[in-house]
Amino acid sequence: MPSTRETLVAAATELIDAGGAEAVTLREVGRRAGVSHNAPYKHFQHKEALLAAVAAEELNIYSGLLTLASGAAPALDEALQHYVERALAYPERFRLVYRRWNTESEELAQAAARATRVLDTLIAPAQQEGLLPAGPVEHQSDLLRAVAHGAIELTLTGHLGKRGEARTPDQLVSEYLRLMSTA
Amino acid sequence: MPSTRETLVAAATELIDAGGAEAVTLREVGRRAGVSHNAPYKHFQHKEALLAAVAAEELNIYSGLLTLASGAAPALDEALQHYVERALAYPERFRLVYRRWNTESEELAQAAARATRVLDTLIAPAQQEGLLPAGPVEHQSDLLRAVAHGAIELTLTGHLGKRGEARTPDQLVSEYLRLMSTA
DNA sequence: AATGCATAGTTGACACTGTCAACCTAAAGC
DNA sequence: GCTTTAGGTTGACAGTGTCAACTATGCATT
Repeated sequence: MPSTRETLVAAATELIDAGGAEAVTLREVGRRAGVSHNAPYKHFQHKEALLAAVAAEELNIYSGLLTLASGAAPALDEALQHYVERALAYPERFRLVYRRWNTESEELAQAAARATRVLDTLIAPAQQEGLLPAGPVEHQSDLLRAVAHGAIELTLTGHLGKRGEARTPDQLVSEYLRLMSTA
Repeated sequence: MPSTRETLVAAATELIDAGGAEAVTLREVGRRAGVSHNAPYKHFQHKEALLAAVAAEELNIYSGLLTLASGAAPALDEALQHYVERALAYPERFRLVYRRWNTESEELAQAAARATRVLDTLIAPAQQEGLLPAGPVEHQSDLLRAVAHGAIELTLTGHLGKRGEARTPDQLVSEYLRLMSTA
């Protein structure tokens, strides 16, 4: 039997998937969890804190996807494909994760730090193989994140491919890696 | 003397700059424009339409910045720097522009098409000079937009540079161009 | 000149929201 | 056995987007 807190998070996640974070109302969350409209306040300081819990959960899934493939060496492109795939499968969660968070949630901060760390560890092996240019890991990591994030975000918001055939985020990431590779 | 419509757009823009699109309330917009809380409905079908007007205006400024530098050939990096600069100067407008727009605003659609077109025309000359790889213009254009957008968005949301010294979006764009250049 | 009509404005209401305060209850700790 | 506290409740409050109804002003057509 899940705790009430877990039920609340699950209900919020459902609502997010269905209609985005804006569609989440504490009253509906309570309703779906079978509690009153004010019960969420016994588990979360405010609405943002509930959303942060959902975001942290999703962010940890991202980390999991990136570590999963990290046994072999050519794991970078594979890992990124998994990441992009997940983002497209749950677009509203993705947008939630990369919100600007004013609320300082320890849970969320740790999840973000972990994801960054995991991605960073994929960079050096890729450089060794000539898949990425040499240089500071942080530089390659940031560039990679920018490309992937931009491609996903522009796609999700409908700002890419207004010009006929739309390229998908994973195609863009692949092309980026191909252009960067010297191997 | 500005029309009431213009005054409403100006008031909305102020509110956006101050606290983001979420901080815009039709009542406050009306108050600042010196009209009643329902007057905006005489000029815009709903709140989103008002926001779309602000977004279209900003998007046209982007187009202007990109065309401004387009006399000379090495204009691409310069144009992008101007774009990034503008985005950082008015971050909330940037985030508004790249929202997911359900509302089909003709004004906004045209502004977006124009901006895309303008950027596209900068690509071919850059390829000629070896600043960008050869290949379809749309591919290079989309990649470039992804990098710039991702870098800006991640910076504005605070998801970049949690790891010590933060790289700025214009540094990332410069580095991207440097790595892509064969000249 | 009189009439009709669209435009731009008003006020008032409605359902819904996040949040606060007060109250209740059962279990755990001393 | 008493007290504290975690988890739940109900009720209120101000603020929101939006709808409906009403009003006034200017313009065009007869």
